[in-house]
Amino acid sequence: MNADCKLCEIKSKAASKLSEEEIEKLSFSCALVKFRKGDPLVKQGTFSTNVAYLRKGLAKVHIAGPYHEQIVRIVKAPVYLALPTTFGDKINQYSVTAIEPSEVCFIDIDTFRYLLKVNYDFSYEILLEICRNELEVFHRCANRTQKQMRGKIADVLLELCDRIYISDLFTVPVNQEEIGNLVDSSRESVSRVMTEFENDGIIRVSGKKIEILNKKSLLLISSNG
Amino acid sequence: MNADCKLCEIKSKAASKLSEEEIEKLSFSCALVKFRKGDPLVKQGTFSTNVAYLRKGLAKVHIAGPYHEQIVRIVKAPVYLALPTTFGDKINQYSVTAIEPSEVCFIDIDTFRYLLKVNYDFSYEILLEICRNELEVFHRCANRTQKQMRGKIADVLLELCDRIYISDLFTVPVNQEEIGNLVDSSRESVSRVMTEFENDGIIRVSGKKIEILNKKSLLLISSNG
DNA sequence: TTAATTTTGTGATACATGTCACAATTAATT
DNA sequence: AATTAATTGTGACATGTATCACAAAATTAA
Repeated sequence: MNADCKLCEIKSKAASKLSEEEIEKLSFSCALVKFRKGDPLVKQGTFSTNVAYLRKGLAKVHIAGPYHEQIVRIVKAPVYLALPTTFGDKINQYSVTAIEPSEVCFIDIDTFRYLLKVNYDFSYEILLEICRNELEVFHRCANRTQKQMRGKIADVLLELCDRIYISDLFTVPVNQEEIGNLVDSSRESVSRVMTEFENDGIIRVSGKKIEILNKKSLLLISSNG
Repeated sequence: MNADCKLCEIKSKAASKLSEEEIEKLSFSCALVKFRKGDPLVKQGTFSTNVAYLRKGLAKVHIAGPYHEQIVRIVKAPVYLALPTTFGDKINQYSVTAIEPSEVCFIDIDTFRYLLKVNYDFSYEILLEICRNELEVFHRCANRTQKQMRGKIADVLLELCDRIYISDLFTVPVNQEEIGNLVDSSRESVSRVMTEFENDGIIRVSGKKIEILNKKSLLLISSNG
């Protein structure tokens, strides 16, 4: 299915810099695909021939580490996926998997390159997006290695609350094993910390639904533990 | 001191795409500064007004984590430093410090932007460099969190041997505390693993000089431990 | 609804690595 | 050369978290 980018209301900040003519070009080489939870959007180790733009939905970026799977981060639309590998290695260096129903625009890489070439504002925005990502990975990595369980879980909860769902009440889109992969710990430890938080009245849990009851405590735990 | 980029023999791959006229422009807004070991090249938290290009030398990229200092990686000239923060946040998100005598070209950011704008090949090379860095951080982070001490130290030794000095005999440019920061562990643990390696005849140590005696063992330890 | 599968909770135990303490070296400075 | 400072080596001990094992829930499939 070809997308009609001109009418698209979820254009990236970069794409909004394109002229009408350029948008037209984009439309021709852009395919919109819908995915269900669990579907792979980008697969580590495969050849990357398209730029992927997550238009709607939620996805996890993960990488096969030397031992276990590591979830690098959870990304929320709208965002470009796997730009660095698309340009760099050609072979995808990590995977992206939908964790909620999602829509991805696959853009032909040659068209994308053409747009980078002819429109500086576009390419500069792309550059900025890549830079921002890199910085985020830096900080995320420092956090991941220095904090301990309670602090890391607090971070995850705060992120889901503040950045992903923008609400104190939400349904966790991954299971505890995956949270473990996200914070580099075992499933069991995640479970233990969660019950601890619940007993302390910091969160209310019912199934996958979580309500943040005491955000202040979480912030404290995040920075002290 | 102004640099004469035209005659410079250590141009970046990106800069080699510039026309003679563009190189001239670069020359005008490029200052070459020499540093000694220990000198800060880029300082986290300060305002970034220049693109920094490490022309000669060796430096550590480090970031103040929530608890301790974390050395993200060791970079070897020629390489651009801190590109993502220069474009992104304006405020440097990490520090870079010389660990050997180094030379840095500070390039005015407006000139750099101008070059990005007028020369697509140049900007594409810069884009590629940023992408490569991001991917490296990904892998590095996965390694850092999943392997244990012996494996991580083996990695550091192999990296110094294969990527930095390209020789089995070299002088470690940092102390054990810093190696600890590089692999997320304590100084004492680094020391213990090093003596263990020495006792096992894998390396020979005399002061800061290290000779790799059994690279095969190191590779094995790197992937299994 | 029942059966099968996945996810979660929790105790017992093991272990890698951090921390503290202090001695031994090595390097830098006067 | 003599002092001072920085770095390294090593033991004893504490501790956070992984791992194993299994039961309880919850979800999905038949």
